[in-house]
Amino acid sequence: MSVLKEFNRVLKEKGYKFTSQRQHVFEVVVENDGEHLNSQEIYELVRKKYPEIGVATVYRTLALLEEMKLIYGVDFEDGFRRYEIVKDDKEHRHHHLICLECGSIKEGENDLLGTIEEEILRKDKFKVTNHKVKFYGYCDKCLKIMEKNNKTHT
Amino acid sequence: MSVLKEFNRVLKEKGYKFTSQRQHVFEVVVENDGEHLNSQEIYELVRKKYPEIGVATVYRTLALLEEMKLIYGVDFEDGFRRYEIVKDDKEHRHHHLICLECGSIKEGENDLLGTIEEEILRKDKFKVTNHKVKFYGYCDKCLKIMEKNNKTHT
DNA sequence: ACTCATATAGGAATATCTCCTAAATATTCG
DNA sequence: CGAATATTTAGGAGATATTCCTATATGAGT
Ligand SMILES: [Mn+2]
Ligand SMILES: [Mn+2]
Ligand SMILES: [Zn+2]
Ligand SMILES: [Zn+2]
Repeated sequence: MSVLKEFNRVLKEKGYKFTSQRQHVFEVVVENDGEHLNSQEIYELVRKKYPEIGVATVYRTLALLEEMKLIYGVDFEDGFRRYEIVKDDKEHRHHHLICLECGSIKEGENDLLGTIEEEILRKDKFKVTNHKVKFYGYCDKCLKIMEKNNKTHT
Repeated sequence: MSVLKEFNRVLKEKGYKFTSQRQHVFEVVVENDGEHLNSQEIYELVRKKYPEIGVATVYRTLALLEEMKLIYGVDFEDGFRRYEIVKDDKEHRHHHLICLECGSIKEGENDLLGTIEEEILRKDKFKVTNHKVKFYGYCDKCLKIMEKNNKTHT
C-alpha cells in the first residue's frame, strides 16, 4: 500500500519515529474513508487490533497526523472532533452536504471554489490556501419525501 | 432598537417568556457584532450589567437564540463555541477569512456561493439552504510582510 | 393579586480532551 | 548484533467547557 510508504516517508522526513501505534491509528482512518470517525471511535477500532494502546496516544497521534497533513479534522458540531483521510489534492478539501432532515453527510467535489478564491484575492487581498465548507439543506431522498407529503396535504 | 422588538416578537411567537436574562444575553451579542464571542466571554459581559445571572442560563439562552435564528454559532476550532448576530439575510451566512499567520478573522460577503449552490442542486440533487464557510490563508498585512522577507533573503 | 407553567441560580455531574511520569521502544552508531 | 539515547507510550490524574438537577423565583394571563 503506497499510502503507508508515504506515511513512513513523511515520518522520517520530520524526524518522527515509526511506531505500531501510529501505524494502526493511521490505518483505521484510511480504512474508514468517508466515515468521519471521531477520536473515540478511532480509539475503539484501533483497540481491536492493538488492545494495549492508550487513549492519550490516539489523541496525540491524530494531532500529529493532522500536522503532517495526512488527515484532516472535520467539525460537525456534535461535540466530537472527527477525522478524514487527505486525498489527491493536499491543499484543497472537499465540502460536505449535510441534510437537515435525515442528518446524512455526503461529500462534494473539491474544486468548486476556485473562482471564488480568485475573487477573494482581488477584493479582500486575502490569499486562500485551503477552506472548510459545509452546505446545509435537504438531500435528494428527503426532498422527494417532502414533495410527496406536500401533494398529499393539498 | 428594532432588533429588540423583533426579539420580543419572536419570543412571544414561540411561546417563550421574556426575561431580563434573555434580554441581556441577546444585547451582549448584538453589541459585540464582529467579535465572535464565546459563551464564557458572553457570560462575563452579561455579569457586568446583571451580576446574578448563572452560567447555565447563558448556555441555555444562547442555544435558544440560535434555535430562534437570532444568532449563529461559529466554530474556529479553538475549543470554544462562539456566537455572532444574524443580520439581513437570515438564510445565508457570511464567510470568514482566517489568517494562518496572524490568526486574524475577517468577514467576507455572503452572496458569493449562489452559483455554486445552483450547481450542487443540479449535480447532487441537494437543495442548499445555508452554509458555513471558512477560508484559510494569508491576510493582506501578512502577505506584504512575507513578500518583504523574501526580498531580504535573496 | 392569584395561579401556574416556565425559567433561573448554583452547584454537581458529565464528557472530551490534555498533562504527567515512569517505563518501553525505535533508531543510531560502534 | 548490542549499547546508548532521545522519543514515545500507557495509564491515570487533571483540566475545562458544557449540561444536568432541583428547589426557588418569576413572567404572563386572568
Ligand atoms: Mn469528508
Ligand atoms: Mn462573522
Ligand atoms: Zn436527508
Ligand atoms: Zn495575517
